[in-house]
Amino acid sequence: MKIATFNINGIKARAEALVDWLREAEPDVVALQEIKSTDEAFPHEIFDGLGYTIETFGQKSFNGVALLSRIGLEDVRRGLPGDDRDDQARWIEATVVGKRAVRLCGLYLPNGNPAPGPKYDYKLAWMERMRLRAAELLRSEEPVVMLGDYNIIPQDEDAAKPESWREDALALPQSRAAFRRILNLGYTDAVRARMTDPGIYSFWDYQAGAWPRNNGIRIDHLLLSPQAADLLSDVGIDKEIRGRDKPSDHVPVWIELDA
DNA sequence: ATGGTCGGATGCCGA
Repeated sequence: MKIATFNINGIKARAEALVDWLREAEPDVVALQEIKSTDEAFPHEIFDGLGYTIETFGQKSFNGVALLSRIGLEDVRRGLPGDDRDDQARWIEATVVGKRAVRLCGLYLPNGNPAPGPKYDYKLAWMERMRLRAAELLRSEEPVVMLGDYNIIPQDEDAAKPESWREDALALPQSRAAFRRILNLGYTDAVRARMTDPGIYSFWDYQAGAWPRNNGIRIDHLLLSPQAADLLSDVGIDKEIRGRDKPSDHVPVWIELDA
C-alpha cells in the first residue's frame, strides 16, 4: 500500500500537475493539504477515470484537506477534536483496508507565524489537541499513519540554512518540543527512519530562488504508530516535481506499507 | 492592481 502526502497549494491551480503526478506515482492513498476550496467547489471531475474515492474537508480561500484512495475510505471523520470553536479545516481521518486496515489522519498543522502572537498560541494549542488524539489512536493498537504538512522543521539538519529559521514558528524550541511530545508517545518519523542523510527537504519557498539554490526545509512528515512502523517497506520524496511548470512549493512524500 | 512569489479573493491576506 503506497501512501503519500502532498501540500498542493490550491486545487484549482494544481489540477493538471496533480493529475500528472497521480498517473506517474500511482499512490493508493493520498492526503492533500491546502486545497483552498469549499467541499462544494472541489473539482471532483478532474479525477474522473483515475479510480479514486475522494473525501474533502474544505473551507473558503484557505486551508482545507482531502483524502484520495483507490482502495476505499471508511469511517471518515472531519476535524481535530478538542475545540468546538475551531473553524479551520485542517484534519481528516479515514480507514483504508488492504491486507490490513490502516487508520489515516491527514493534517495541515498551523504555520504559527508571527511568533510570539495569537497565531503561535493557536499552533501550540492545536499541537496539544493533536497529541491527545494521537495518544487516543495508539490505544487502538492498530496501524495508524498521521501524515501531512506539519509546519515543523524537526531538527537543524532538516533545513539548508537553519540559522535563518531560528526565530520562526516552524523551528522555535517550543514548536520542536511539541512535535517531540507527539513522537515520544511512540510514533516513528518514517522519512528519518529510512533516509538518514542531511539535505532531505520537502518544501522550497517560491521567493528568492529557493529551489535553484536548494534552500529547502523538511516539514511534510508521515508519523507511524508501532503497528504501522512494523509494516514499513519503503519511503520516498518526489523532489523532481518541484522543478516542473506551475509547481506547488511542496513536493509529495510517500511510504510503502506491507498492508 | 495588491512589495519581493504564489494562490485565492478581492480592493490584500496567508504562507
